[in-house]
Amino acid sequence: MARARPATLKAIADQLGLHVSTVSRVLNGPPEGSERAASGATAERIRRLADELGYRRNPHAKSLRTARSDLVGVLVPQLADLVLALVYEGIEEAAAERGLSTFVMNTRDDEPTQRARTELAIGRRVDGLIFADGREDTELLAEVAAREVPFVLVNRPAGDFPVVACDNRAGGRMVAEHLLERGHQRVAVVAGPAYARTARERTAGFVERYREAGFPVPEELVVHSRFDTGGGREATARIMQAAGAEPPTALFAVNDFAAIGAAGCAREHGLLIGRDIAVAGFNDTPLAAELPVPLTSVRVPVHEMGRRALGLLADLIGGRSVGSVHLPPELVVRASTTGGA
Amino acid sequence: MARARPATLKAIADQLGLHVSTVSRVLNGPPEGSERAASGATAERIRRLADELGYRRNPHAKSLRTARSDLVGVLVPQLADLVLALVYEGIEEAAAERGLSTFVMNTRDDEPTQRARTELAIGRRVDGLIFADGREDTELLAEVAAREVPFVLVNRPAGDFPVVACDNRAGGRMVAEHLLERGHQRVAVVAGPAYARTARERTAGFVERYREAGFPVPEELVVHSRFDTGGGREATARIMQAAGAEPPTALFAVNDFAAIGAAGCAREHGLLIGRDIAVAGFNDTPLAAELPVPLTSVRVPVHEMGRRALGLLADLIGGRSVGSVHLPPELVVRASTTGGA
DNA sequence: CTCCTCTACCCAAACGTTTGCGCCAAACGA
DNA sequence: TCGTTTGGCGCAAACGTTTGGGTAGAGGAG
Repeated sequence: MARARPATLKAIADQLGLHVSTVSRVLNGPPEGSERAASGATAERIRRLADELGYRRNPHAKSLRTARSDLVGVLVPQLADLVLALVYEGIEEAAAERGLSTFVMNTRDDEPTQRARTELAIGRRVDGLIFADGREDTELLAEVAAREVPFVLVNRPAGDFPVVACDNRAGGRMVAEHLLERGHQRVAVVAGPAYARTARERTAGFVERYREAGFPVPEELVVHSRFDTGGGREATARIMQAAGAEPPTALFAVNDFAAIGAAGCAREHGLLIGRDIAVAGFNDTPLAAELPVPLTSVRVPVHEMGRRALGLLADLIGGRSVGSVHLPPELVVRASTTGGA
Repeated sequence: MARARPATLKAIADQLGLHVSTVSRVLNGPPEGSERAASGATAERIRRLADELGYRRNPHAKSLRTARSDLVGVLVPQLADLVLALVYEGIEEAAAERGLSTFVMNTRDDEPTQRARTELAIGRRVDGLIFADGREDTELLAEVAAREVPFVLVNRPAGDFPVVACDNRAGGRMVAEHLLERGHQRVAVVAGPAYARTARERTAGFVERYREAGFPVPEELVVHSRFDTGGGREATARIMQAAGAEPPTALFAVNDFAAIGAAGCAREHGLLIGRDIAVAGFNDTPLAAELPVPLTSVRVPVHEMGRRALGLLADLIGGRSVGSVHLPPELVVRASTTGGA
């Protein structure tokens, strides 16, 4: 029933007639000092016995002693959101390479939950935190900063805290540019939630480019929404109603799921995606390419963003100072904006 | 720079002129013995100071002392797979309710990675493991069992180990039943990977029901595939080729992503989904309902499965013996199998 | 032979808890 | 009045590491 207690340094030391500190230095000590720790022969004996006994250093003892947990907490709105799952995969991969462990928690973009989860992570003595759910409308991050817990943001910027994100404004502009080239002059935006800077910046870039081109997007055709398909659908319904007799010829949704919802709604209005109305999304979810009418979208290097975020955090934990990173997005044109050609 | 050291039991004890053991019993001791630990007044003083100082028990010290980490490791093939993400959300939710922490790792359904991740988790001294990537073709689970590390499986059964899954065979039968009612006699199956029992059981249930009905599914129309859209697409291409002049009138794919790929392939063969050919999936991914032709699928209580899996593991860790749990699936009929009506 | 420098180790404290045991005083029973 | 209980705590060991400081002995320089 009771699992056999794992081998300890002491067990190895006793069996070899050595002191535990010697064994510790050989097995877990820094590689630089390893020659000075013990003679080659002794080191060899230690290593041999260690793996014969299946020695694994006890992380609790290690962390207790060193006050470093090698743990980083990751807060995401929803792991079931593909984008976040991919970001997290990047984080986890990079963490594993550095011998760090990560644990992820859902916050549902809800402040009390964010607070509770942050508290929980700090309670577990994480060395640092990565927030993928930064919000503009809360003091939480400032408070965490005041407590001197190292953290970085990923995907969604907020405040002036270090962040790894894609250049959302540029992405929005790229979509606008593409739609302008295709001749669309009356367009609408499914703009996502107001609290998410990602959504705000994508919208801003898009609207800005259209304004520059001389076709300002009417305010009532820029409507906020949730990030899911239902949100896209509802927002589009509102857009169609606001537009009345002159429906837009193109829709830009600030993420793919909203775009799918938007397309669904447009279809119900009797419009053929890609011919009667162009639809573009954002994030280039793997799904985008697989839809019956493949979706034009902006590819965001989500995996890489996760990796870089962890790198940044590691630097921060290591006491180095860091700046934000902005990765370039890339437009992927598909039939949903060219189907009528 | 250096974070202020968090308050410890000793700090509280000293400040109150008490002994650390007394403080420990009041703050962290079992609720049953709390009256015997200190007088009401003392307990009150302790609690007040504790939260004034923001005391949080040091988990490393606690775990070192008690040899319990309150940690469970979760291995999934791919967190970016929606189904797994939802299962994990259920696990995490249930874990949080019990004061446990979880951490997930991707194994990409690849045995060396599974081994490495398992080793890593055990190295972190988890109290137990949850495998969402059980395979029939490896000894890994048996080895873990031999090491007396408590674990349960979720979603995919394997061997005779305790598992929380849905009744996949029944699910397969339900789809068959539905297609039979709609008059389909020549059908094909996109059967998923051979190593996944989920896929095998869904296929088996489906094929079995068709055999009973007197329309055995020809072997060459049951083809293995990966779980993603590309896999579904390729498998369907092979099916179409094998079927030649008499293409099936219905396709059953053992998961939604494969079904989407299958539908894409069928469409390219000039078939209209729901009218010329029926397509059914499995899992009822949120997406299924949002497709242009909404997908008939089998709803699986994934969140609940995650919750129950954690419950089972907790029992196991607590020394209670446990049995497997099978939750009932539910058929959700949509236009992809009724569009022609 | 003395002094010094390495090499190859050992020593012991500390990290923050938990927990079986023990002790003192007050309350209680007879 | 004299045990005997019991409420309210303190004591100390232990969990497995890390790490700054030793120290004994070998070898070399002078």
